[in-house]
Amino acid sequence: MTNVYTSDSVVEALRHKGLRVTPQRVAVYNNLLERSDHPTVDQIMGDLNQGLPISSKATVYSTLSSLREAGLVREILLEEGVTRYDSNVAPHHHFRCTSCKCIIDVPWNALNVSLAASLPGGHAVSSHEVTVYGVCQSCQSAGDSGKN
Amino acid sequence: MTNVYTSDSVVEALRHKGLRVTPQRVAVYNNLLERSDHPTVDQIMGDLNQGLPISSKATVYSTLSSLREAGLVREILLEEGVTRYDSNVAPHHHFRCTSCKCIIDVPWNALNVSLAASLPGGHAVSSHEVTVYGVCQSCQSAGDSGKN
DNA sequence: CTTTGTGCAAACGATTTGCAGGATG
DNA sequence: CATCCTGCAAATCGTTTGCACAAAG
Repeated sequence: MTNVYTSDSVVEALRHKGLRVTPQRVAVYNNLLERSDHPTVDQIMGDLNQGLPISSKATVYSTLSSLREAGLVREILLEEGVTRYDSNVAPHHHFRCTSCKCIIDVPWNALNVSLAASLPGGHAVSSHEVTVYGVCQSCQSAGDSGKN
Repeated sequence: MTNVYTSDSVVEALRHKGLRVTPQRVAVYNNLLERSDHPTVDQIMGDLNQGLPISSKATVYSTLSSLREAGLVREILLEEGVTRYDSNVAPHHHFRCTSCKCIIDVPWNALNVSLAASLPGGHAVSSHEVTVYGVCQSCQSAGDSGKN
């Protein structure tokens, strides 16, 4: 799988954030950068340890936690019981397919939200995010069986 | 706490949805209707069993699950590890205070989202929901200490 | 009386934690 | 070489499940 993110840039990003560079961290972050879905810890684990084991699950958790604190990664909570991770930390929205349950990034400028500086009740607004629900392209062409 | 929801209307709602009317269900649903925060199962439990025990935790879970299937209640996932419940099933947005972590309902018409029938990629849109982040009124006046 | 709900305790599954040995800067 | 990370297993914690008894229609 060719990708635009070289290990070098990953190493640099980690170092830049003051994180120690370890093979596990590089592998996890790199994996997250390569994929556009929003994997769970188990999916990442499965990916990393296909051949020889690269990392334990506890380490993946701790790595993701470090990456999150460093602002390289964010958590996505759209489904009960599991936390998903996203290496796209730029502001964007999410589309959730009600059929196959996949989560797709929606570019920030694809939606236009009018938001006053404060809401009724006087709550000060600092940011926002839209979750859009519907049926994704693949499910539509697949005829809707819930598989994609 | 005076409230506009009489037990009668709760009973009626349950019956209307074809759910058997039990004291536990009435208590749980009623509790959810009375409060405007978005409680977790533990909070509901604590509320119900202040005096004499009304319901076991397993029953609260099963009740909430029935209420959700009946469309009387919805789940809210905005925080890791816990599911919150909302008796407001009409479309609305949510405000999340980054200081005290409270969740406040935002009326549907307080925000204006321009949404095409389909997104880039051809995904068909059926609904959407905005999560707004910021500092709530009480935290602002409290001077920001994280308490409210 | 038949069906469905409740309570309790055990089972689960995702995430965290403690600690000894190993790698990083 | 001091510090931080990794791996493993045990510990947590929210949620689910199995089953016997009780309540609802």
